[in-house]
Amino acid sequence: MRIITLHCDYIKFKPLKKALKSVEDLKDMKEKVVKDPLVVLTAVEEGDNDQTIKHLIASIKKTAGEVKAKHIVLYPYAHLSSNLAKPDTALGYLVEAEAVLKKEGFEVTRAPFGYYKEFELKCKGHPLSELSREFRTDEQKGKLSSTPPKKVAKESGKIILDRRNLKPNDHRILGEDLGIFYLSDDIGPGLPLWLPNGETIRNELEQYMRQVETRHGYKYVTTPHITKGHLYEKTGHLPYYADTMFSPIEIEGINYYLKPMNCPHHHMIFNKLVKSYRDLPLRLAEPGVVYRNELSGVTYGLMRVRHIMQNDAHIYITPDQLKAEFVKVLELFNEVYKVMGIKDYYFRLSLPDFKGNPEKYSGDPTEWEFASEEIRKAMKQWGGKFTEEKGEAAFYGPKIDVQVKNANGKEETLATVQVDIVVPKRLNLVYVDEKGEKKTPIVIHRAILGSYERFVAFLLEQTEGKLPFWLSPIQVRIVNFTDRNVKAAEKILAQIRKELPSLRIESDFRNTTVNDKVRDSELLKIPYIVVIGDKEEEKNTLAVRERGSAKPKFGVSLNDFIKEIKHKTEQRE
RNA sequence: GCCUCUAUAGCUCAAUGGUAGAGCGAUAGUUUUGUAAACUAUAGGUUGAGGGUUCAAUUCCCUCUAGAGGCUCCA
Repeated sequence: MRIITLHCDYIKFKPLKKALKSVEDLKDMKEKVVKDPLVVLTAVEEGDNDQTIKHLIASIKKTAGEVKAKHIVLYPYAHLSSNLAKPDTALGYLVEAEAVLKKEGFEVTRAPFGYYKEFELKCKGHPLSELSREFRTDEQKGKLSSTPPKKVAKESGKIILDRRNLKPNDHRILGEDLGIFYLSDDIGPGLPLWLPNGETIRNELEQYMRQVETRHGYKYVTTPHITKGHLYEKTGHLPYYADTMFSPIEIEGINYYLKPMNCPHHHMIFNKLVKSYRDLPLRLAEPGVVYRNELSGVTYGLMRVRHIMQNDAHIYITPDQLKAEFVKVLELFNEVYKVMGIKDYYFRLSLPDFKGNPEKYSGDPTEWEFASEEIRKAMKQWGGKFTEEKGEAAFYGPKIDVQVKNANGKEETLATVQVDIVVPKRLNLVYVDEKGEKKTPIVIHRAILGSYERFVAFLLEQTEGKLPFWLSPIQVRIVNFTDRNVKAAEKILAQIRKELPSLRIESDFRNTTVNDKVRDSELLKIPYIVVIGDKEEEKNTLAVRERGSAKPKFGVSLNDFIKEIKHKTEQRE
């Protein structure tokens, strides 16, 4: 049931004509006037029951008491709902409500049900004079949350990759063949499941970033996935982001949203941690999970998803620190991308287009100019190549985007560094400067890897699945030559595991040819295949095949092999 | 989300308005192999879901779901 209560000076209404054939004829078609009423516009909905009426009466009593109204006008108003109860049911409940309210000592007028009526009222206009309420039974609440707007097939089909249109290095093909991720019809579009091999890669990347970022002075934090809606109203994100945010979840009468970005959370942490300019720069980092309602037509593989784990960080600085800190971020890009072996990318300086589309950007244009200029200077000091693009800035500031191409040659933004000159002010973020004055910090939002989803997708496509040793889900496979050699191979496996406990090594002792086992390992892009045969048993050595090489190295000593692996792990090769 | 296309075995693909096939993979047996595919046999399917037309639908039509390309948007 939905209602609107209006505390009025008066209401006049007059039935004109039946709206429903089934209602009884009215004896009295005269105009009625009620003075100082509490008018309750009501719409009885499908599924309303006695519980709903109890809520209705309690709510009317409360409001009437607060505004000191003695006369209640129950006015059927079907337009409040698109899911109305049947007329008989609705009328029955209204009559019941009328009777109960009369018993409670109110004067009650019930406007005729099922008639077109002319009406005129004058609302008093004080804060409590206009209220709307919605009463839902538990059952209706359940329906709201569990009934999707579209019918879902009873049994979900499987998801089929149409490989004919895909390049062999497309991450969706590699993702399936190498066991990286899986899209289940039962989970939903844009919501990939990371399989063990994929999670291994993602976690290696995360651990690496934690290590590097900690060395660069970042502090790691963790923030919740759902948050009260009013935070996004305060930050001003809501109007810009409403389309990409999922519908709110109601908890104890308050709307909570799945967070579409981590910034506001980090800003709250800033508030807790920062008092003085001496506390700056503050660099907060988080592998933060955000949820964005990407249109179903644009999600694909791991590139474009609705559950996004960002390699996120926010750097809080004074205006003086902007350029230097920006250069540091650019240097961090160099360091990380070198380790990843990424070469095919370019930086794009995304600036506002104040002439073409000024309403897209909020805040003070001179601050925009300052921020844009500082970034440009930072880019020049850093010395790398970049292009400039007007109209690509975020609503809160200019930014740098790292642009790459996917397997199809389509451009994607891999990572980003954004300067925020708007939101800190809105959220009243302050620090005290050298002169004891309160100042607003500037925030650099940055994601070096962008999101883990897209980064892994991109890495797979760039490397054709031949990931560097340290990122390979399976790093070494040990293969027996014949059944005779299983024991010796197991012994060597145990020795390697003892020396290198975190090495991802596994065995393939199937009863098939060496050629067959080598082929399978090569198809899985495993960096090292170690074969143990009679010769190896005799000489106590290994036959080591590096991924993709034409011939194995025979006679490698276990020690040398372990040394090589250790070196590669430490150097992240 | 919109426009176009697609959905057949775990994977890659055939076929048909009248009982659905192959290769690879899987399983079992044989084989004991020197660096990208040993041999034989067996199992595996309500042809994405729901509805319609028809004596009969996997095939024709509609709806839905998912995927692909494009648009738009984005990390």
